[in-house]
Amino acid sequence: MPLSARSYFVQQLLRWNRLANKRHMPWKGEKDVYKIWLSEIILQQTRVEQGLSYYEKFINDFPDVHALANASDTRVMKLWEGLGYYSRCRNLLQTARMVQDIYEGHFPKSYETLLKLPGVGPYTAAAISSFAANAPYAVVDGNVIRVLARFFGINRPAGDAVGKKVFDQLAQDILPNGRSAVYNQAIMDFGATVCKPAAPSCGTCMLRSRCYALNQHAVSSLPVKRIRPEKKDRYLHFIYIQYKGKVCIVQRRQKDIWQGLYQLPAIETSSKNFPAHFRPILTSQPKLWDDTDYTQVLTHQKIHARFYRISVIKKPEIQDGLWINEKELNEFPMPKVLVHFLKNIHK
DNA sequence: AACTCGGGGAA
DNA sequence: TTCCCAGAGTT
Repeated sequence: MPLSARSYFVQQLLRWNRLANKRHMPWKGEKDVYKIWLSEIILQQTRVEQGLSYYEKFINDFPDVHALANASDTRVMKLWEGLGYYSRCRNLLQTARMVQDIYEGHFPKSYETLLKLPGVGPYTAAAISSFAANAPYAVVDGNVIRVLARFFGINRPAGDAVGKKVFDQLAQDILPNGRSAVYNQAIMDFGATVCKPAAPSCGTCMLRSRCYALNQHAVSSLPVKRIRPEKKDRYLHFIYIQYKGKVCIVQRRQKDIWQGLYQLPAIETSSKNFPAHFRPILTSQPKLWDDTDYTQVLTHQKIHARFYRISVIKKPEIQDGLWINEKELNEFPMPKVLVHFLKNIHK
């Protein structure tokens, strides 16, 4: 009886993993659920190379869930600064405190329990439960979608509900019995190092003989990509307000980008024009700091930032304003664009 | 179902 | 520039 495509896929993938997978990462083979969870949260929508140093910092500063749960919001957010998607960090802290209070410090390992934790969705619950307990749940991340779409010829976007179900079902169907931990790791390593988004190594791929995309010349068209909404331009004007050697910062609380981070007081305009006034923050007019236009491109927005300065004799009333010493500025977590600005002016 | 949430590296 | 990354939460 001929080997089915699915059996061939799993067999060859595991063979590749055994013979040719050279990828090693500090959390690979880790059995401490806390550390597995930490690595998975950090790596959501984040490249391994980018998350690596953050993982090391977190493990070093917070070696167990208690250390993390008892740390201050600002300290944890400061450590997360620059990694982006800050709701991950807020949920990280919330989960650590939940685990300490509700589970007495014992991190859950079961898929269903993990799913209830804030910041843990289907992918992360499958990853943690399989890595920590070899539970039979297939991970479906960007790597898996790409590998399955190409090898099996899934000509359907994974973004919508139907597509998601198709990929979930297929991934779960082919998950080899009793080897979910090794297999889940293997398919993601394979996607990251062989079946890459651009310029995959098809020439030497151990699955090439039965790969749909390679044989149908569809490698570059699979997986089917979703259309991205247009980026919106936003114009932010930050003011460096000095009063008696102190400077004012505010925390972003609104439901918007960078929630929870700190920044210099700012006003937003709808065009790149110089704002007519800086009310309600200031009644007098600050001066432009320099001609530098700091831009930062996010997934859905393009941020245009300008910086202004003013030194005041009378302390202005600024909503939720924190007046701190200039040397303390680097103790507060801030958006990257402000970190860049502050680094520039202090040298 | 569609939108929103960062930042960086590579093509 | 554009794409995509060990996705999840909200509307």
